[in-house]
Amino acid sequence: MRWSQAFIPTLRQDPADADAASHRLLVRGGFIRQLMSGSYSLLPLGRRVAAKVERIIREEMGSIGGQEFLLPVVHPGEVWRRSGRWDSVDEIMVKFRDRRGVDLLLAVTHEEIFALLAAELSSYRQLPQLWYHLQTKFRDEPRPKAGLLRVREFTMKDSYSFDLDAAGLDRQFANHFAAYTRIFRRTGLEPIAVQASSGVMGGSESVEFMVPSEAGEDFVAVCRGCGYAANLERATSTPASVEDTLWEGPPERFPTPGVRTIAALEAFGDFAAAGRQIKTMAYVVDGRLTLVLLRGDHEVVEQKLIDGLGTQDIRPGHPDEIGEALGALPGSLGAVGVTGLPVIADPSLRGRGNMVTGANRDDWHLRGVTVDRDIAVDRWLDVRRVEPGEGCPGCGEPLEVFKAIEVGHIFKLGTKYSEAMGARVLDEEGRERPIVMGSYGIGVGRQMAAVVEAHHDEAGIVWPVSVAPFEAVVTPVGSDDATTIAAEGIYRGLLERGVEAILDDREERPGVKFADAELVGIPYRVTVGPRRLAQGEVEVVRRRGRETQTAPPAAAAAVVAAAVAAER
RNA sequence: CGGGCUGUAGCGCAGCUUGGCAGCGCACCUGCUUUGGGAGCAGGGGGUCGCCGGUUCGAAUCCGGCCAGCCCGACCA
Repeated sequence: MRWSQAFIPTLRQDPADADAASHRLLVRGGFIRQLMSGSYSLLPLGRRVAAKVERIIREEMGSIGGQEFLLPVVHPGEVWRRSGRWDSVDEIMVKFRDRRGVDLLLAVTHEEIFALLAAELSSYRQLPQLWYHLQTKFRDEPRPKAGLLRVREFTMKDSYSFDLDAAGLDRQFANHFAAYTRIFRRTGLEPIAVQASSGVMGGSESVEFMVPSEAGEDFVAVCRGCGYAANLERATSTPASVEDTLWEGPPERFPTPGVRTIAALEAFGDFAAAGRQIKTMAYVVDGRLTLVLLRGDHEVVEQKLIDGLGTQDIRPGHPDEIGEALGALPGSLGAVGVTGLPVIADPSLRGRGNMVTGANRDDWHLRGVTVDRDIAVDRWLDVRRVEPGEGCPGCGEPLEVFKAIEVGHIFKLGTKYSEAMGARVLDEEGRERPIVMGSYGIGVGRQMAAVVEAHHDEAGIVWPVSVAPFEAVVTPVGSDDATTIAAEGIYRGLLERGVEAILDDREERPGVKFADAELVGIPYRVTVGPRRLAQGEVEVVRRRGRETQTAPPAAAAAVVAAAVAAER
């Protein structure tokens, strides 16, 4: 490829709407352009990177027995009605009708259709199967952001495993874990595997691959001691305990005019320290007002409520419905004496005494509350957000909490979709059994962005050779015949050696060419200039670290080819 | 959905308060010079000022409505 004829629209300035490093650099480097919120066109450079990521994914899926499919991106609504997801994933799904008035949708994922195809399996002898494809998904996310990190339209590698039993699923799950680890390592990422919430998909084991990054959207808790790692949506810990002072007798009401927050209540004295308050939150769960209690200095994780209660239908209560049920507004709520409403309490409240909570009367609170005696807890459920420094549930060491990008997710589906779609086989004894499924996803674009987040510097992207749009650039500086001939020769030599090379034959000043090569992030650059050429040398510069070596023009291609081969 | 902000040339922005020829830098085209880290000089092309409506002799500017995008939160397979 000759740079002068390539469409590589680099920008000198950062785009105004880009914040994350990957967003900024992928736009500036001419890899992507935004079409609308959450939708990006891949330009030639971006497509080349994506193709390399996809090739690595295909190789590793092949290594664990994956067979590649390509399923449609427009599905009939009827199929999604059979799984129940026509309604349950309503919000992010784009639905429309064809000319005959048939309900259609843009695929947000492909469990249903793969399961439908799996209905053609009929014998345990045909199992296990591992099917996958790389296909567009469209999810009408409420808030796309950060370039390719969170988009509405994206390419995903999703694979689905089909087994007779849980043991088979375990093997496929382990195979995916290993394959994903190799995929990420080959693309220059070092993710941490964390326990995750299964979300609405259902299923038991769920592991996310997380790359630590400030641009991430998830928080994970990790223990350096024993290796415990979990998404904050699921992580547990042992919080610092609070010493209760003695209080005899029943709870006592005391006036707290204008007090609506934990912080304001703390001003009343040590007995009302945040850790000695009971925070009372009112949620509407499956249409029913439900109280959720935590320690005053703890935060609720709604995903834990969703997982623990087994429903997705959860929202904070509106002030009017709360007032009607409890006689007070948020800020003065409490569960003492409440009957008729489900009360869920975090285990950190177990056995606590002499606590402070709302009196269900505006401007009044209660003190001297003994949880076990005064509150009718229907269910103890860990709903508390883990905070940095709290004890690891495994070994007690302090937990670290950091932001991360979810680059992959694997989980065990079970039989939900096989049952809905009639994917059953006969086992050895001739009994009909639903196929046990697993589901495994990697976002191609998000992985590209994650690589950039992990590999860039002030000048631009520093692609690992494995996914770089080009492996080497030949940069002639000067337009004299000797320079041009030498540069062309090295360029041809690279191509002959199988190196993906681009010749920067533009009539630009050296500074422009160097800056573009570094912005775009090409791992190796051969600089050919009259000055060094007169001494019988050209320069080979490695993008990472800008390490420079010299070589005779005749040897340069071989030097680069060897270096590139070592890093592929 | 709540809060904040922004829409003016391909990109980055000024102009808007106080209505009166639509500007600047980069990029682009032509010529000359220059050539190892984003060149200089000269000339030139490029605009539904997000859209619709209103006020006004006159609207990028004032008023109303709408649309789009970004950030924080909520939400998120």
